[in-house]
Amino acid sequence: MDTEDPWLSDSQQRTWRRWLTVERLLPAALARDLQAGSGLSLPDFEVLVGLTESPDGRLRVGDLAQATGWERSRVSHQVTRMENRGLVRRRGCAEDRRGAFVHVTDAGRAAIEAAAPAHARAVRRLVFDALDAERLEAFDAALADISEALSREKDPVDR
Amino acid sequence: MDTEDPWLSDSQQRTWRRWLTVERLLPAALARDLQAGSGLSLPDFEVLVGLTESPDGRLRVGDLAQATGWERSRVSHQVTRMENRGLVRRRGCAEDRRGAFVHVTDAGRAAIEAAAPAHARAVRRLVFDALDAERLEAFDAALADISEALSREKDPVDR
DNA sequence: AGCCGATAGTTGACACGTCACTCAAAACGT
DNA sequence: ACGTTTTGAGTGACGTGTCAACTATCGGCT
Repeated sequence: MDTEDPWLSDSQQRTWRRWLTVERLLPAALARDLQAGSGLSLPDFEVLVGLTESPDGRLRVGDLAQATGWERSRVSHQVTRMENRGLVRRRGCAEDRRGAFVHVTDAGRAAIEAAAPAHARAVRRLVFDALDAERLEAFDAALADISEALSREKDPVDR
Repeated sequence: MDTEDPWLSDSQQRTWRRWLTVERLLPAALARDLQAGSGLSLPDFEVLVGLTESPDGRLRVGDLAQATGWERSRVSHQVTRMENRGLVRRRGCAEDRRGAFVHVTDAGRAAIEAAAPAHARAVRRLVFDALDAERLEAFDAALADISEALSREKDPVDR
């Protein structure tokens, strides 16, 4: 539409800086909390959520990538690190011999069960308790709008 | 307050997942865009913004940390990498011989001037164009609320 | 002057993430 | 059945970020 006006308006700039601040501090605060309480990192936590939500406590690498929204390569690296700490274990797949299952171990299950309540409390404290009902609804809607815009990015929707 | 109810409600969970998605995809999309258009990374861009907004085109490492909200150590690493690519240059400080100035080079200035318009357009496209006026205002207010909650985190405000 | 704690900055180790590449197995077309 | 293409996953290199340890200087105190 407009290729002119190269930068943002003052008010847009304020909002954008706020976004940058929150995007920097919120994950950092949650990570500190989680790490201090349970020794898990946020990526550790996400992987364990994915695995424990699966009925068998195991997922193919690709499905774990799906569940987390990560690239398979990232999953592979993360699983390697977690395997070294005994949180998960790799097992080959019989039906598709290229494939691999990632299993949550007892230690992994114990770790996430110990970590989850405090993590949820932290999320509530920093986000949900900070917003009143109306603002929360608008915040959610805004995130949905931005998601929408993002998904139009690589799609050939209508053009 | 409440140590019960360990996890989030369904609607909170939906919102939280939306947040995680946006937090993952939005910076990634902007980074791709910026990288493709100018060869700069988002951290490169932030550093160059800080330096070029300063009258002399230079800042002490600590002030640059202030401007970006980063740790000094992170600034140091980032500056080292950028120095290797000729975007900035380190210079000792006469008054405080412990100190160091980071100067933007001509190449750095050229790079950010080339990159800024497209980057701003990307931010507008993905964020500001995606939100109508009302929602934008609420979004901004929500970010302010969360910021507030975050800043209470390490403060001994009233307790 | 001489000591001492605070401050500015760097460094190294390690976790995290992406990209391009590789390899093996599966799926497919003929 | 055969060769080709596609897919599942792992790897190495490198940029990014944090934390703890280190060096050098500053500033204040006696």
